[in-house]
Amino acid sequence: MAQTAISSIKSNYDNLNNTEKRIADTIIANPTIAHDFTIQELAVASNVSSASVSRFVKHIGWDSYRDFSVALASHEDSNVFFGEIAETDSTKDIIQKVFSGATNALTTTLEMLDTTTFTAAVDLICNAKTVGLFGIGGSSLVAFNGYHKLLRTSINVQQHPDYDIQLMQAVRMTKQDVGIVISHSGRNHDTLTIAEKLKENNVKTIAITSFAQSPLAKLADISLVSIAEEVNFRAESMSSLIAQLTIMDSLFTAVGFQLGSKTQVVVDNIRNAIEKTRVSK
Amino acid sequence: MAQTAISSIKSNYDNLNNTEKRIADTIIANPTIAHDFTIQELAVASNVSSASVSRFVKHIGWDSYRDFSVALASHEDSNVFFGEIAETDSTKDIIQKVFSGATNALTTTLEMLDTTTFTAAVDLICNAKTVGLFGIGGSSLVAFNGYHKLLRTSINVQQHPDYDIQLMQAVRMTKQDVGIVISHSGRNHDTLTIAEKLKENNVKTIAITSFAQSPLAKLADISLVSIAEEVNFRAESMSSLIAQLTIMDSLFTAVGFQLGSKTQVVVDNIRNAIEKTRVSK
DNA sequence: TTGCATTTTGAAAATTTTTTTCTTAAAATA
DNA sequence: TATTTTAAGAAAAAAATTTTCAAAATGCAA
Repeated sequence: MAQTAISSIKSNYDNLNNTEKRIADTIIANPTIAHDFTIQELAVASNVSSASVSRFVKHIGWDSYRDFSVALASHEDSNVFFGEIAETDSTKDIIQKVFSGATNALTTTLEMLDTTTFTAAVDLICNAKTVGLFGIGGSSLVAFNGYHKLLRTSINVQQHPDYDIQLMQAVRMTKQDVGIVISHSGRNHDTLTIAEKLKENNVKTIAITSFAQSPLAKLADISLVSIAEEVNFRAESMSSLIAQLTIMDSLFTAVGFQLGSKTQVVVDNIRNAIEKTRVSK
Repeated sequence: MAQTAISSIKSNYDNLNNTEKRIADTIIANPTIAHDFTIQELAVASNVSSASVSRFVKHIGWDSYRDFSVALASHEDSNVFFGEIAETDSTKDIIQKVFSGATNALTTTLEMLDTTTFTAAVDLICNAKTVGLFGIGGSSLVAFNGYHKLLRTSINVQQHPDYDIQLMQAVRMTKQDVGIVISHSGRNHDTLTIAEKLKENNVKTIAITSFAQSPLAKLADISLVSIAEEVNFRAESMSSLIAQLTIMDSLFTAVGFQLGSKTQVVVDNIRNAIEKTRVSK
């Protein structure tokens, strides 16, 4: 993915030596400084020479200090208003925080999404005889949304909100099929039961979950991870729901493009059908 | 940083002389250039000397060219990669575009959301005897999500995916109740029928729709508008769905805070119930 | 129109900032 | 212990930015 300044530091952090870590720490501790600071000021703040800073930015993948500091500036602004919602927050503050939480989830998820893994998932779906979508509770929204999207392709797709029916569908699937299993926590008992049934039948499984280390992620052939810092005052994370929906939509869009014109015909037919339900004025 | 780089140019534009206007035009025509360009490159691109550019940035209120170009970068859309998805796009490009589309929808919707209107909606919900959520097709997702959220408050809430049942619920509501009606287009025939029934019974209605001028928005007492530039290859806009979900979540969060501790007890109870469905390992 | 004053703007000089080279010291290896 | 390698700052070089200066253009009054 397009590296951001901060992520370029974090992903290289282990390869940095002490001097470079000092610079990295200074920047991470206060990301806004580096766009205000010249290379010399940053060097002084980090207790190193400006030569080391110059070498540092090149080491982590930028062309020049100027490039780096501009990159740092371009990503800084968006999450200023991010964090726990407090008792004292005004309505406006609450709206702001909910929206930045969602934006943040999207940004972080995108950064962490591995294209190779994603492409493998797309291929799996394109070559499936039938695709089954499984999700319970809040995750059923994501499953339902995926169902809605996949209906517009030429792919056969199954989804039902009811757990018992999902379980039966899972049991009936074969190794030519693909199951997409969604769970925020990745450790919901019922969802795991479905994933295990799929596994038993050698159905290829794609997990969409918020935790890369969850039982579901470990069970699945491919797992796509949504990442969101949770915000106060909610049992399930809305932000990760947003991230998961967007993963699902990317998946559908990529599948649609891979299948090409075959899909476009279906989309057009459906669009016409929907258009008829709308009033003109 | 009250002024953004672009607005500092626009607000000073009339006071600029020809040379400065040439520079201003170059930047406005392509705001991304100035963070890539050195002062000299910008000078060449604008057909002026670098001295003039240096004077220009000071004239419009910045300390140095460096300051200015960083300011330009920080305001610049992180959605450089936004727009129609093309046949030639790689999988990585598609992911990027879908995610930026969603981010963009959130940003724009937040910008346009009027706090006063929003607060009025929150008050309405807090004082309602019962809240009904209505949405069909893709919008039923938003309704269902809202239902999920409101269940965690002490408010009475009704929602059903089936249109006929929604209609019956609408008919039975009274003027002490509030109906939240969701429709992307704001002109779905069935959704409008529900909104009209609500109106007939003097039920207060809140519309969540993508179009401020749609019949639904005009019919409703309060309308909350989600805004998203549509991206190719989809019948319904996923981006506006994301925006609507986030509006709904903001609504729930604000309502939850307004109701205060009464809600927290319900949330805790539900959280415990959910926790029990999870496996420990 | 002419002459004088003011403004504008680029060239060049001065300054500041960044990058590279060079050198020394420390660490690793033989 | 000797040699090689690595690391990091000092200093030099290069690049970028700002200021100064002078020529040209413009405005204004007589």
